[in-house]
Amino acid sequence: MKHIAESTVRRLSLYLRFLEEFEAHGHQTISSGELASQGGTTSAQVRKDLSFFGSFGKRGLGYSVNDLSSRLREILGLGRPWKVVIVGAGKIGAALAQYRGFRERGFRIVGIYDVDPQSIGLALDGVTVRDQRDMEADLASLHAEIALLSVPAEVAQPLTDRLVAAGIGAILNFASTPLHVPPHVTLRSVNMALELEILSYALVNRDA
Amino acid sequence: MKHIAESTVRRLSLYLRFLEEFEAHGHQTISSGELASQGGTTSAQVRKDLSFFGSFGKRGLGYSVNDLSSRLREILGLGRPWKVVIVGAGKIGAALAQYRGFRERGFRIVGIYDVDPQSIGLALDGVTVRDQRDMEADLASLHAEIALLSVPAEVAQPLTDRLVAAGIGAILNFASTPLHVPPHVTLRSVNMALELEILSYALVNRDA
DNA sequence: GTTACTTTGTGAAATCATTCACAAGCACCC
DNA sequence: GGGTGCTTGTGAATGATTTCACAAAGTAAC
Ligand SMILES: NC(=O)c1ccc[n+]([C@@H]2O[C@H](COP(=O)([O-])OP(=O)(O)OC[C@H]3O[C@@H](n4cnc5c(N)ncnc54)[C@H](O)[C@@H]3O)[C@@H](O)[C@H]2O)c1
Ligand SMILES: NC(=O)c1ccc[n+]([C@@H]2O[C@H](COP(=O)([O-])OP(=O)(O)OC[C@H]3O[C@@H](n4cnc5c(N)ncnc54)[C@H](O)[C@@H]3O)[C@@H](O)[C@H]2O)c1
Repeated sequence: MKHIAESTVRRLSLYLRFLEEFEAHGHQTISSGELASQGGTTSAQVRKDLSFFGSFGKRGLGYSVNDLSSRLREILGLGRPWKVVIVGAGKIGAALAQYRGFRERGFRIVGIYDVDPQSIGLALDGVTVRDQRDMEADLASLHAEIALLSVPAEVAQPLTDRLVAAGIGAILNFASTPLHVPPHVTLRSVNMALELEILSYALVNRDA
Repeated sequence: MKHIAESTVRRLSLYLRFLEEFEAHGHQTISSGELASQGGTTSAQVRKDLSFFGSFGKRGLGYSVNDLSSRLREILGLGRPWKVVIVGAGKIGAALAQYRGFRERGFRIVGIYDVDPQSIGLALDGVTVRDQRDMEADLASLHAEIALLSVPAEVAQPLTDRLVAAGIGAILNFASTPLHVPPHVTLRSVNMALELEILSYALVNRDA
């Protein structure tokens, strides 16, 4: 299939969230315009985004909420549960481990690792923090696909290399340092300090 | 000035980080190519990004690390300290409150608010969690410019409205719900579940 | 001062993403 | 069953961003 822009995938993910809300409210169908207004985009954008994957609507009527949400789940790979490990059980790692939003979406935390003896042994939402030395062996048996990396910046790249060597498929990095991974591994970063700097820029250039 | 793309601002922020590392290593000058390789972009991109704001380099030599980093700080509005409040002292809010990376960049946490009596009174990194009912009065006296919103999704919009009414300039939203603000307020969202879904998509479509 | 070499700054070209605009399809009603 | 109204799906147009490519400007060496 043709390459899909990241912005499109991000919006699909948003559409799915709105569809689930609509589903909860008992609505059967939804138009591209309704979907658009929720997500702050346009109806043409919604239709274009969906058109990359097929034709899911009925002209004159809109989309079946149920059908479209299950198609989107399929497209996004949310049909199956994903196994996730957290590396670094510090403040942000602990918050992530206890975040219910991940589990609800089918992301199951199957392992948490740290070096600090103070953290090792702690149970976070039913998962016990283990020594980072056990990480490779666990990954070999668990076959986790995704890692959340929440360790200090200095050790982020070495740990990334270990995760890659252990066969991880994707990494979500929270450390404020850019990481390098081979092309078969998907990497994304959440950089909160950078988000604040973008806000700072906007505040300073408000009327420019 | 012409409108600057968000992607450009994001990269400027990254360049600044690399420049600071270079500075720490005692380097005097840096070329667009070196800056690019750190940030995973191209030298032409670096030069184009900078060219929107002026000519900061010397042909044949590159950029003065010191000059460029102070120019970038100025452009990004990092010359002054920013006053930040955190709304919601739960797991993620507490992690944010204790994160050193913000303070290092000039973002000073001047207030933390919650409803839960269990949280109110707690000191997080020297700042005491206060009752959310005090928020408006505090904002009027503190003049904080930025709010970090880390409350449950259900109350995110009402709290946003209160922050906007109290004169906040920018909001960084961590709740997984889209928020609406008037045009003079800058809003950005960090949506971690959505980031994971993008990874999920990538894993499923690896060889597509 | 001249030559050889490096790197910037920037129009022009290419690529990528969004918006427009409308024919085609379907529901509903009489 | 034909007409009316609504909404999709999609090429074409527009707009935005990135990449190219090169003249201009600087350094350094002799
Ligand atoms: N706290 C925040 O709000 C926040 C915000 C943005 C970014 N971050 C980034 O997230 C990362 C973690 O931040 P934090 O605030 O949770 O810090 P933290 O110090 O609370 O947690 C880091 C954890 O990593 C563990 N660790 C260190 N080396 C390790 C190793 N080799 N293997 C396994 N675990 C190891 C530490 O023992 C510690 O528990 C940092 O890179 C930080 O820049 C944090
Ligand atoms: N924990 C995570 O890793 C994580 C990840 C992504 C997104 N989020 C989002 O961040 C938000 C907070 O998550 P959390 O895990 O910290 O939850 P949490 O329940 O630990 O924290 C929420 C806090 O908000 C407070 N609160 C509720 N109503 C309030 C009000 N009206 N005024 C002030 N404070 C109020 C609660 O008392 C609580 O302390 C949620 O929207 C969640 O979806 C969390």
